[in-house]
Amino acid sequence: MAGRKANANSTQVAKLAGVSQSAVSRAFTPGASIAESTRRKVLQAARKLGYQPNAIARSLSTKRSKMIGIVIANVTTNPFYPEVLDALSRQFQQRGQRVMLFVVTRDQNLDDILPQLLEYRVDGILLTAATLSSAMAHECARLDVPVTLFNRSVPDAHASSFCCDNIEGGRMAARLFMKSGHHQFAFVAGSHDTSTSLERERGFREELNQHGFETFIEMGKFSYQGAFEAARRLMKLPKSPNAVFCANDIMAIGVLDALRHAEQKKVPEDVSVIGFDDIPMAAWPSYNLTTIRQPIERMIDSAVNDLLDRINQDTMYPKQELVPGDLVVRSSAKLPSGLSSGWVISTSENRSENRNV
Amino acid sequence: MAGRKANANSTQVAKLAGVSQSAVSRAFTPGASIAESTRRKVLQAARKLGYQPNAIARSLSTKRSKMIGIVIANVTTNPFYPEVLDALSRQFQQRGQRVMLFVVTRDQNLDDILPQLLEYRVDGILLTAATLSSAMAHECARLDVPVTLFNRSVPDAHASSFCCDNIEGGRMAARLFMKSGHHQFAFVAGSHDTSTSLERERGFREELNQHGFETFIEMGKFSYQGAFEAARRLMKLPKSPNAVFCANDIMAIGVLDALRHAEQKKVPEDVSVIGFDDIPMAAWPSYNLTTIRQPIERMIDSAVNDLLDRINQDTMYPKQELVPGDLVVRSSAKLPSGLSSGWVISTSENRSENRNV
DNA sequence: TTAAATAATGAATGCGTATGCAAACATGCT
DNA sequence: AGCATGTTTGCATACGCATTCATTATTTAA
Repeated sequence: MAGRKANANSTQVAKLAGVSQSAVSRAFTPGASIAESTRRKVLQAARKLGYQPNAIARSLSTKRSKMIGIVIANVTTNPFYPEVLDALSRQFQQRGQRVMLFVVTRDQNLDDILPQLLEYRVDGILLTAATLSSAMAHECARLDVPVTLFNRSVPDAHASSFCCDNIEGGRMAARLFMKSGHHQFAFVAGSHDTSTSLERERGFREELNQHGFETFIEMGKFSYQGAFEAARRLMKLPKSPNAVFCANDIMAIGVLDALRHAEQKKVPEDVSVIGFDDIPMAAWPSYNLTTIRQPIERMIDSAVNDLLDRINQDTMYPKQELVPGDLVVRSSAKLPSGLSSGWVISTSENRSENRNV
Repeated sequence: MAGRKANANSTQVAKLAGVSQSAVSRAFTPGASIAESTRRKVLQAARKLGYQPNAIARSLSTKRSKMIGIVIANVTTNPFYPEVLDALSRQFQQRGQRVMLFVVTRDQNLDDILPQLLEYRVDGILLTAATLSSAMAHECARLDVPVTLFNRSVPDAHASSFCCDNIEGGRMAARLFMKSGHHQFAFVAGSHDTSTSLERERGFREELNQHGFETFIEMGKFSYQGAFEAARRLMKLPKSPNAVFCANDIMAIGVLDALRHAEQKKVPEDVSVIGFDDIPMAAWPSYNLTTIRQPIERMIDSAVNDLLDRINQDTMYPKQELVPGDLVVRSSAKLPSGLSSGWVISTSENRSENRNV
């Protein structure tokens, strides 16, 4: 408290401009009832004093902080999430909301984090790569703070959720593998308690099952290194798989590196690999990863719109949205006849095109 | 404003607990003068009402928001920055500060962003991969808001700055190249107006100059793709370089990919490549990048400490710190005799060790 | 047992803004 | 000129908490 210089406040500006404090407030409130001449006087006085409205005081008065709490995990381990954070943050910024950020680890308990957000009376909360306990969901509902999950399915009807269609994504991977004649399948999982990994596994496994195939599972811990080691374990199996689907791209890349550099396998000649996400690296010539693309921009637009709409009470009820992913064909998986690298196959509308990625 | 449920406030808790509002405040203020018995009564009433102190109101009253503004760029284009953001955010979180985040593009003008931070009366500002205009530096100084730059040299004595010793890093790269007998040198720059790129270039070029060598410069735009194309241009030169130093790792990787996949060059047999940062990918077997490591943890610790100390008025003056980097020897650059992959060479103390990275 | 020192309490006020309300003012119309 | 309508304005208050100050309860020392 000591020594901190006070910024000018609206009362001082008012005095200098020869108007009331209310007038100053109105001069800075778009759409407020104030004469243009008065507004100019105020703005001039404000400029002279270097005055800037105090958003903290405004928040207290309006009961709107204009802040969104974003909780995100895996920022350093999966390039997909920096991308998500970047897009989210820009969107909110552009729409007049500030972002209060919490970076957590995947396993960290949000029950300690969310209260810190609620303490600041954020207008809404967006969770990415993090799950919401039922208790916290209720707490947010009680305080009337809308919550939106990105890339996690919803544990509670109080929150919205925006996900890629992971199950269908898993099925697409399975179908591509089968079409190109593979017989030994494996899935490299991220973790055993994350909806993304579980759903991708389920779609993959179910589709294969329907055609009488089994699936090996190995744990890749959602990281390059974890997947690298998982791949080595897979290759030690008596009937080692030649078609490996990974719960995300960064693990697919770990698998690729392990196959090539530690196991002397050729990709896709000896082993085919498919990932999930379509991070920028997937298109690099060193990897050329065949993968399921998450339409990140569209998903983020929907998520941001949903959250802001609920904040403004334009929408009252949470929403669950499943966005279809696209199969991006590159060259880490053997190609079935009739398909070549560069194709993007979009199940939803059942159309495919050569976008030459 | 309509419909938003009010959370309980301290007055309501006070009434339920049969004490004054002051007592409630004190019950939640560590070190305040309050009897243990009273505190318990208050906490119990608070629990019953689901009361949580309002940080916005507290901020208004104490004139401390307990928020740090972080401005960061390049989050999606350079894996180094997600790492920085992760570390920064954790550190501040752990030390009781919330983070208000702004993601910008490298060229974006901060003069529009900083006022938004100041509006919320953040206690301090940390800028990464972004530069501060002199006007803004003065504005922050006027408002007594300390500013710390991370990875940018200081444009103004009002701000602190924490950087890796880029010049010495450039020199180390040059020396390694020369020791292993290279004669044709190139530098892939990030941009022409960023201190990191300019300083790394300067160290590299000066060291080579002292030994009578020239340096080609190509622009890599601080991105994989930009560097990929820069490498192709370099290889078209009449005397194409065989030793390429890049202003950061992600560009070095772009160069590597271009050399191998577009130019049919072998690394390091035909061309040696050195990067800067030591991002996790640099250690991947596909790249095995020789690079200058930025001691990110140490730098961040210093930066965070500096900022918090200045906020608490423990330190009055900004500080400029230059942290030495380490040369991490892997296999993207030809090895001089006596050195093998896995060595880490730390100039500062002039010691080297085999940390087997 | 008292005086002196210390701890705990509540009343009152301030932090900087937004806004409901009533008064003042301007404008158009008859 | 007189009235109705619409626009501006300032006053007063609320937002939720921290903190000063004076007062009262409690402990300690003598």
